[in-house]
Amino acid sequence: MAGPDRKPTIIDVARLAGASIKTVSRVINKERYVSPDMQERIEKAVAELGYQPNMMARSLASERSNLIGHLYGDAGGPYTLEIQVGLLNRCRDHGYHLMIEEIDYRSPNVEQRASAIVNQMRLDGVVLTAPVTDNPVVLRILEDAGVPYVRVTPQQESETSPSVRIDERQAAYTLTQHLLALGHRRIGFIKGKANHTATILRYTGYCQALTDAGVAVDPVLVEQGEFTYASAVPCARRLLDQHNRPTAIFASNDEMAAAVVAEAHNRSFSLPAQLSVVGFDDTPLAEMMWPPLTTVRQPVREMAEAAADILIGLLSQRGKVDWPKPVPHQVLAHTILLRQSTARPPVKG
Amino acid sequence: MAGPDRKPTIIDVARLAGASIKTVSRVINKERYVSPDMQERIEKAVAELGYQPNMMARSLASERSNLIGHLYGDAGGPYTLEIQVGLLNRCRDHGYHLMIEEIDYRSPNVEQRASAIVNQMRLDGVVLTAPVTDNPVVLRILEDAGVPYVRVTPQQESETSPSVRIDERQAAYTLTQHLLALGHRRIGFIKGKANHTATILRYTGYCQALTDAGVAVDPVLVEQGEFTYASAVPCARRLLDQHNRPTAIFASNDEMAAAVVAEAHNRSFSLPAQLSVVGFDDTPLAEMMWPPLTTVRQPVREMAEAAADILIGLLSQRGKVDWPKPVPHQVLAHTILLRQSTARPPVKG
DNA sequence: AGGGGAAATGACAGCGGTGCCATCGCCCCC
DNA sequence: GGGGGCGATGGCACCGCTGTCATTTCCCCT
Repeated sequence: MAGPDRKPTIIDVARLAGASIKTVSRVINKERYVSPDMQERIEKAVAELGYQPNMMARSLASERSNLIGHLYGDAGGPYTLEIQVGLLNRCRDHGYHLMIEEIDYRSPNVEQRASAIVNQMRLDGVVLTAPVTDNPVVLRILEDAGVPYVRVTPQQESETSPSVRIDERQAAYTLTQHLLALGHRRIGFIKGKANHTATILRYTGYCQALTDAGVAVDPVLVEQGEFTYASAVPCARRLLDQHNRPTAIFASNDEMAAAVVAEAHNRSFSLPAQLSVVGFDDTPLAEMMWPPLTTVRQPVREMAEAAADILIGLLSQRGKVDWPKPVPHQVLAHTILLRQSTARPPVKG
Repeated sequence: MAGPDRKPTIIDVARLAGASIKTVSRVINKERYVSPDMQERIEKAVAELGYQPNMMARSLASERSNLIGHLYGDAGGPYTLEIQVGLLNRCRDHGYHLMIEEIDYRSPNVEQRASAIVNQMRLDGVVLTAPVTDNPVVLRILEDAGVPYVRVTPQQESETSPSVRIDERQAAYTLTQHLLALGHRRIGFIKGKANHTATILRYTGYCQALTDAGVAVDPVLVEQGEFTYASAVPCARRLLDQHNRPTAIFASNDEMAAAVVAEAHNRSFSLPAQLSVVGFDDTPLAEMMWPPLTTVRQPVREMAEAAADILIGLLSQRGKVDWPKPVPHQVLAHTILLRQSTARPPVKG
């Protein structure tokens, strides 16, 4: 068996099938106007040669890369992974590939880096998650490049790009209400990282629930964390050290809630009898810790899938409309998960 | 301001700098043989136009995609994410981009899918993690395509591809020794998912440590889990239900250890006094649970970085040698982390 | 019978770079 | 003084595919 050993190209297929390159191209791209007979011959040739179209060549000629980028800031935790799984699910089904890029949003050359990613790779579309979602530099670059993008959990909805989110404020509100309903009045709060959208929204929900219930927001009960376990340890300590300490603590995510729980265990509190704790996100951790954590589940994967769907939908009608107006903004449903980390407050002694 | 509004190409740069396309190409690629004067002119033109080379065109012409793929099987947990962070760190520094693809290794069309990923995208190199690491179909496809790949934690080292791992067997051995040294004799074990390499190695280490200490491996104390919390709950239950129950349990990963801990809490055991528990991997969970878990830390991120380094090193000398012989196999150091989930067994009553 | 249009196919020029080879000036050295 | 070698530059084919337009055939309608 002699013959060329290199990968077969569209030319080889055309030759074998006795068709023109262009017609083969049509079959590959499932375009119309190919007779059943011809189609079959070409498909047979493709199979026989094991032909696989070269994406690079395809992209170059068609100006479509079939690449979707996921830009994110902090690699942190299960969240990012869930997002990726969701995106991947959709990409797979629609012939797109996922390219992931971390952007150090604090670095002075975000601009250069973001631009390089978007422009060099010729990404067809981009999904943004926190905290890049709200980075004006990145957004501008995307706008300038004319690359469609979808933002997951944006600070505020924009008229130029779609978004997907849950109502975080409402979720925090409800969760706080739950604590209030149990009878808690002194409810501690640990905030998340300063520049994240979620931080603000969750805190707002907490405040509003208190206010609506006629309970004043006591600044002594509010601590500033950074969404990490370590950052929350001192917060928990300070809260529990108080003479008139809170009977419940709302941590802005599960990880920080775990720190509170650990600190409570350290002091041999029995949970939830002596202290109620709630988190946010329903990370795997939440049900693996003891006691299982009351928290709110964000359908992260579904959000990513929704984002991908929007993006892919957009891309498929490229050239017709730039954006459907108004651009879609999806709000997905969250779920409050009542587990065993919350209970009525201890009776005053 | 008239002028073309589309993205500048190498031609525009050449024109502006008064050089040939080829010379611009040389500057972009940092090749030798360009005079300082010329170099400066071209760099200025590049800056002025905001020129960004088109990766697609570049790849097509040079047969190098600058793309590294990460193929994995189960999206599970922090492990995958850490791997990605490690890979990303290196890719960023060396001008590569990371493309992630999940492969459903159980599906009948793994072959087709893997082949599509590798061949269509023209990946320059690939990093494999469990359980794809040992999938013969995928390995063959990579070999056939002549794409260099590095395997993270392979079942066994191969002569055709480099690998990176820790000595899992040894780690499990040492961890078991730790329990033995504390005085435990009845040590339960929960195995991981059947087709993962780690499952076998960890179990082997456990068995060997017992045997070396003159303790027989009791099949009644060995349960089959799947690396998930849920899968380990019934295992934990069965182990703790036994009349002569184990005084310590070795779970093949932290998540399953968390299940054991939860089940113990459920029965109001005090830990570690009544039951010692150890895990494996040192996921974030390990130090967030209560009591903090004794486990072994795999330097996952570093492993990924090492894998990327090997791969990139290889790629940079493409065309010279196919593989350095013998191919590198790195074994990174693990760390046994003694935390508060282990203690001497309770004194017999 | 002739005109019009849809279906089916092909020819060919790029897309934006890189690889290979040719060219040119210049210095070194016998 | 002429051959040899190296630094510096440019010309051009080509990577593998798609977009555009032309062409051919065939069928329907007036």
